[in-house]
Amino acid sequence: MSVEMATGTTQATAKERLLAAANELFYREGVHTVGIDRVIERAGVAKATLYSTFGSKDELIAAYLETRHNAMRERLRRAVDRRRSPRARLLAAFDVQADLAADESYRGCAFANATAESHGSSADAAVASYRAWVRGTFAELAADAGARDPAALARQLHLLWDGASSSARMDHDPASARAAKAAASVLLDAALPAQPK
Amino acid sequence: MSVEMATGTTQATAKERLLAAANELFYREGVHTVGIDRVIERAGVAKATLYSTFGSKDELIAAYLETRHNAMRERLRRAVDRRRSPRARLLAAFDVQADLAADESYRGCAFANATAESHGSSADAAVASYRAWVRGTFAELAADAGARDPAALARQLHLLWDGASSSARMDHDPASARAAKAAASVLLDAALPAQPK
DNA sequence: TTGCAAACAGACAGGTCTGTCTGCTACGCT
DNA sequence: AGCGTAGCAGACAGACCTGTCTGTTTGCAA
Repeated sequence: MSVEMATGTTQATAKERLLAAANELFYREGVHTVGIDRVIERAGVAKATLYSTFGSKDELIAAYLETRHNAMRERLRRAVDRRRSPRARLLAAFDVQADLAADESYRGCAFANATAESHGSSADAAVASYRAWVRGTFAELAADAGARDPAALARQLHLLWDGASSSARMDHDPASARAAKAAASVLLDAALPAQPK
Repeated sequence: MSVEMATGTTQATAKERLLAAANELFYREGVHTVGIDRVIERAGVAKATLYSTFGSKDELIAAYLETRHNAMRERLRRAVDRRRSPRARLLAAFDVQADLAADESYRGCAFANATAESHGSSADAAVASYRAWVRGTFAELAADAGARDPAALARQLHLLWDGASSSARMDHDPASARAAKAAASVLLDAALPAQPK
């Protein structure tokens, strides 16, 4: 059974349709605000099917976050691969964010929103895993770029990453991501050994 | 009728007790998760009193956010006043955040959490007002410090401010605020005219 | 003392939420 | 052909939520 998202075919399984519906509704309106009935109606799936597939709403939320994690990993990986210089690869994440924030349907970080809504659910593991991946990715790229303290630089870039999504959501201003890239660039100037830009 | 928070006296009015209860419960568990019944039970107030005082839960939430706005304004004002150099005054906000995040009851930015939970409520005005105040305060302090582009610097510091609260909440790590201050310091080095530290 | 306003206690209505359960349908495999 | 599994449709239970309404109590002031 494939867990991949529906790729436009009408032959998507119930699980795929549920995840697609959850992705749209949960992200747009919040995991707490959207009820099960809305999800199954949009997915065209019976309620019993949802519960036999996922067990509970909580686990559907966790699965929704996992699909977003995978999508973001894929997206960032492609953006990084497209760039050659270590410095540009470090900044690629902010270009991705700028792309996402440019869309008017952007609602910030799905993980930040989910944890703000639900307290101590099974989504916590998905959130921790996602954040560890973001941090680790920044740290790897920082090490590749020859940063003196890759962990410290990764932490600072992660702060800007979080701030950009939060700020873009609350201010409805896609320019936040560009400002974050500019700030990140300044941090790189200070943290990387001198080299031609 | 005073809108100030209860100052330890047992003679607090119903409105004050409601705001104190809302402040504790809404911040700790979320404005959507906590029901009216919990608030009035904790405040020791009748339900009818809440509705005659605030009109609706939505307006109680807005009032709760306003009290937090006032508390933060007071707190930041004191921290800024305690410092002399323009540079230290610009960084004072991050010291305040570090103080707050050190407490284990810290749950991040109340405004970010509230907007993640409730969609298009009357809280939006309170959030917009708060964010404009934060941005404006950074911009003033940046101008006082002689920044070449105070608005741009304020935007970058605001990003770090948002990132620190979001990150500290999700990672349960108070060190985020210290890292934010370190990053802010680097940004100041680049944005302020050279001067002795 | 009488009157009034504020606040308390709690029942109630109407709606929504998650999760379970009972039938029914339809397709694939043997 | 027949069987089994996956899935659809929808009723239902039990809990919780907001907001209203009816009384009762308390304290102050004239």
